[in-house]
Amino acid sequence: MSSGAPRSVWLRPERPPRDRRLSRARIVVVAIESLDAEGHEGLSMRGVAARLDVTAGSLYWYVAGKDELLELTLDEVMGEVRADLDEPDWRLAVSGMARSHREMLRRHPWVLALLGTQPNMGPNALGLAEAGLGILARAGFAEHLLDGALAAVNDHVIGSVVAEAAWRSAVRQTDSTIVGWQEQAADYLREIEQRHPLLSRRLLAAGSPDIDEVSEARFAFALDCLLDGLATRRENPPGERVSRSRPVPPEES
Amino acid sequence: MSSGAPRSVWLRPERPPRDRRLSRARIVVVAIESLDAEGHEGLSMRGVAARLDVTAGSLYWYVAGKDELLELTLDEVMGEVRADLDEPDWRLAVSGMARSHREMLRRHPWVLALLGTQPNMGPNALGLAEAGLGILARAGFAEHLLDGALAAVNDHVIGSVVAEAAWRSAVRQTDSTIVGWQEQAADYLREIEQRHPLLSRRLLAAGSPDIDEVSEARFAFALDCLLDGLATRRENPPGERVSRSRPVPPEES
DNA sequence: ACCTGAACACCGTTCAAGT
DNA sequence: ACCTGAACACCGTTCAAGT
Repeated sequence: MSSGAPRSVWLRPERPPRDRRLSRARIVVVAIESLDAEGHEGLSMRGVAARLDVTAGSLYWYVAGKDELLELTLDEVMGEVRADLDEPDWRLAVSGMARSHREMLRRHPWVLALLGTQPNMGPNALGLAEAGLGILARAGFAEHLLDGALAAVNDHVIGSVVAEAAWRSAVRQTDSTIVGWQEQAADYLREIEQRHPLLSRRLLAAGSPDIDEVSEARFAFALDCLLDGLATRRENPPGERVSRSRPVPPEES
Repeated sequence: MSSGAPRSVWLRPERPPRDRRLSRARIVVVAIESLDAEGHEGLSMRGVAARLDVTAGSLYWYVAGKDELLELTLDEVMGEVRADLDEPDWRLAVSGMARSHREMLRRHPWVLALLGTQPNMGPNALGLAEAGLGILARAGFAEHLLDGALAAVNDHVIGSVVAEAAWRSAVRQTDSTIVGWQEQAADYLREIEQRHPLLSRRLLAAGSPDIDEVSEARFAFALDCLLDGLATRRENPPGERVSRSRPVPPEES
């Protein structure tokens, strides 16, 4: 009776469901968690694999490579952007979409480094584009202006968040290095004051520059300018009662 | 006479100037060459060193690390942007600066991946900001609107080039993979056509989409909208004869 | 079908050692 | 002062081998 007797089932740990250890969806979720936590430079296939208790090679069964994984994460976060097609006030509808887009980019700053590099034709990106075009069509823009108007709004969102992120990383860097470099920093600031009077005057006028606040104000200011410019290019009379009128279907060309 | 006699000086190759093999400036120039040729992912310290006939460790005598090198390249290309402070028509002055900025980014697409990540407080960046503020001040904008107006223009430039680069990399990818995937691509396009009517209608309307042309048109359209919106927020009367009037000095607050 | 483990070629960075 | 050469820890990716 030394051995051989089948041990009780309950003592033998159930082995993991076998099929469900990994999936493309789980990999993407974990990759986004890692990107949010460690930034764009901090993402590694090995790191993602470790978070999933798996070796790096396994990921390549579900994903062609790191670039494809990044492409998937990009479209995944694009799915977080909301657009309200039922908002009757077209300026509210457009700026609502823009704000949601901006907030997504601020939640996931690593997306900025991907935007110019990675192609972006995933289902969520296409859906968002369709929604944006729909809002503008209902707003009364001519068909041939739809893409241009949407691009104008999207470009402003992206550009503004890029500027905000750059500013943030600039102060992060100066704050960390300024300790031992007070002398050099002082010289640098003196030089700026002399050779860049307007710039330094604006910097001083800002007082305690709360990045969140200033960025928000700039975003709203430029968006208002842009929407004013777009409004004059609509086909519908600007005096119309938007909230009462029925939605205007886009004309067939 | 086997040996020992001092060989002629002329046979002994002059050893390299000893001090001048490397310099921060040379490293930056070579790094930009490499970035232009191989893109952002293609840059490596070892590669830059090899182009300079030097081992990788040598670079660290002149530069703290890869991040600092990228920061230097960023400001270097910022020096390529022109701004004409003497242009009397403020819209021409602003759009001229914006166009020069845009062309720089199109020449060096790798900058886009840096913009949100790397801080940007180099002398060229500061000088350009000062010039932009100067143009807007002469244009008659109130002091407290200067940064917002400049940011609005810059953000549009950056956002538009990001979108253009993303589009370009999307077609590059589809063109290379579409060969064996005609079936899948067809399915995907059919799906788009059904679920994204506006989008597919706009894609078809574009016909042969020359990216250069469309991007240029979109850039100009949005810039015009933005400048219209900014124009109504100037303090000077819009009916003024800009080309004849003397420049208006910015008011002291 | 799915995952491991080891290997390959390549990184950024450090640092003693040379000149 | 400036550069080398070797080392360290870390990558993305591949692939035979296991189950």
